[in-house]
Amino acid sequence: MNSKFLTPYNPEETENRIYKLWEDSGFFNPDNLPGDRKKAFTIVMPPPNANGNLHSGHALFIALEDIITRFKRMRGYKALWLPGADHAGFETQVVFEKKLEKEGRSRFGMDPEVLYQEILNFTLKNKENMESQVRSLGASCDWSREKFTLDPDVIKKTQETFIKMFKDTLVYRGKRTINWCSKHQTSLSEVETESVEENTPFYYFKYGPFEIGTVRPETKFGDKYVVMHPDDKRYAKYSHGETLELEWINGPITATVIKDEAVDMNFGTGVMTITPWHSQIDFEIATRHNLDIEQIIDWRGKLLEIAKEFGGMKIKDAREKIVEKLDAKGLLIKTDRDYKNIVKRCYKCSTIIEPQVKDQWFVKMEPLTKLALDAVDKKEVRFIPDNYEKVFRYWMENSIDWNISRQIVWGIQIPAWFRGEEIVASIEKPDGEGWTKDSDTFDTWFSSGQWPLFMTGYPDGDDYKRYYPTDVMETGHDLIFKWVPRMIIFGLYLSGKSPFHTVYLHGLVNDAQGKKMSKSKGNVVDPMTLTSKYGTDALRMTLVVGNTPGTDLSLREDKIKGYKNFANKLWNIARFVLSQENTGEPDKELTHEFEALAKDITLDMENYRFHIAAEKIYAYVWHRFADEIIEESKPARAGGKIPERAGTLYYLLENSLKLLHPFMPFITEEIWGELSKENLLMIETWPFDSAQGKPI
RNA sequence: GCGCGCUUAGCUCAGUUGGUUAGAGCGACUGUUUUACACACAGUAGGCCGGGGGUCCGAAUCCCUCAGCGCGCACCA
Repeated sequence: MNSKFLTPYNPEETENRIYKLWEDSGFFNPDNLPGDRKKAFTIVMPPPNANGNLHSGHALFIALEDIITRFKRMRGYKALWLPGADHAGFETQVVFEKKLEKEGRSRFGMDPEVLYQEILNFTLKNKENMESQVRSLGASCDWSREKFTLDPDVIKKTQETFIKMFKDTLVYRGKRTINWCSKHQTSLSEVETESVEENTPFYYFKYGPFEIGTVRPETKFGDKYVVMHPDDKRYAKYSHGETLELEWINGPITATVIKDEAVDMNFGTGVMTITPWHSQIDFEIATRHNLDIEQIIDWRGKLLEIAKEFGGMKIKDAREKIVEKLDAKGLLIKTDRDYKNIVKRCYKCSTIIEPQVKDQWFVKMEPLTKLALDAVDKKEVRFIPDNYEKVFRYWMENSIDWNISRQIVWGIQIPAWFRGEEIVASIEKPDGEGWTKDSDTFDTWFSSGQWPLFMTGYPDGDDYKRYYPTDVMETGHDLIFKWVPRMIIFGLYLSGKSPFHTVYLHGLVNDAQGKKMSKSKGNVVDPMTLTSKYGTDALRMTLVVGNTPGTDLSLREDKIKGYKNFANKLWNIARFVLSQENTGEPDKELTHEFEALAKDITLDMENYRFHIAAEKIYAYVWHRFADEIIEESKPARAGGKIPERAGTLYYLLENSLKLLHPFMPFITEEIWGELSKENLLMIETWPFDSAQGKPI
């Protein structure tokens, strides 16, 4: 017996060595796996952002996806887990801008190409760091197939999809209301904003004969339309199109009465003025009635010339002063300070989103969401846990056209050209003179949405034929809107097939108190610290046992400690068994008992109940195998059965290692190596074959 | 406002399709230096399964309702 068994299990010493053994074996690549493997099983890894360290959420998904992959590999599938790295467009640009800020620099004014190159260098460096962390978590993914979301073929294919969609009239250029972040100087999609309820003063002003209410007096300079519901009896004497002279912020103006059903008669006074450039609903009303649309606030969030003396002021500073002026003019009627409204903010910097009207590219969602809903109806895609199907449907049924243009350099360029009113979608410059290239880049989710296709070499790669559609998409439930729907849509649109049949959604990893981890709260736990302290196997068990899909997890250090102890328990079981000579046939009763367990666990695994499977094998190994079977076998005990039991103990150890391997790959492989086996444990045969309904 | 989820032992959580005395880990308590392991072992205590109502032979599990907590979505100016 190896002398290393005389000391407690040492994960740090073991893990790198074992990982290298696996990687050098080539078996992460299913094409190298032994035996006649007919069926493929494929998982696409959600590519971690290459802009920093892995967090606990990454550790969780790597554990889960590795468990699935290792299980399927042992079950005889061509198991393929496709790793990637995400350039993470806007997110990385935000991280990089913070870095620039610290260095006293700013992206504004920088040459776009220089800026791009700098972010690229930054990202590639972080990519290596990220990859080494994924390895240290034991991921048995096929690195030979790794992709980066800015690989040349990914860029090209993304642009080709855009061109195809342009031809199919599924993308269009439109002047519409968009979410504008005045700090980051870019538009954002709905999922990149967050709405928070806030207490904002609600002002009532005298507007000619009317009383209007608003939370945004600073937008009111250009307001020359007063809108009410056509059925509102209070205002029946005013007719649509009628004009009125009235005194407003900067002097007398002419206002026009507009009747529109969008107005809620029961809210406020039932009358409002509109600012079409800076409000979605106002823009819609203005469009319906063909009204003037004028910009009041500039792209930096400051008031324009139209505000006269307030021009150049920031919204925050201007608001109160404008109210003061209106009050001085006797136009302020009252202020409701208890009013609560919803304020949209940039999800990265919390800057209040300023709705602006801008020419942008949009994806027409309705025909595409229909494809996705059909696929769900036909059960071509299912969700675990299944209540997410409802959430998914809700989003699909209510999604509005998707703004895919971003005014940042860090991303894939939109292949579009403009000349006057002409618009051409093309990677190359169109023939003729006077073309201007679109300077915008794609929303990251536009390319990430095609990730399962790109990872398998769509449209004509070998892997596309062999491994697409993939099987499971395992990701966080926070991506149910951002990512999952886009992948299903693009998969159906481009390949005619859903990119996967199962969506497994894991919960968030929170701190020990169940609070969300965040840098500002200072409660972030670095998974790398935990693995070096307790071992990767212990961390993986902690993240998996008792953690039901879709439910958030409180990461507690005492739990990890418990599984570190378990690793050591297993270590000592091995030590004990290895100290015996392997003689005698396995005991019939005990092997049957084990087979029943293996069957049970196999069913749990196949039905994605990893939280139960892990707990069962844990309980068996410790409390049945060690506490009872081994104890009873000891010669010192009355009726101790060594050495007749030795064969049984070897049988149970070997097969327990197999069942445990997906969960605790390092220590099981390490012990396996001491059993003088020909193969690596990672390619051993799983000890139960559910297809044949019997142990093998 | 709409939707989803949660509420089970001191703490963190399991409990697959309703079926015998409700489970785990940690913690607490009492013992044990028994040569695989003190990162251990043997054992003990602790729960009207959030409240109320219903269906059923039978409910932690299904239905209704109330309360508290968490999360998501939301163009009422």
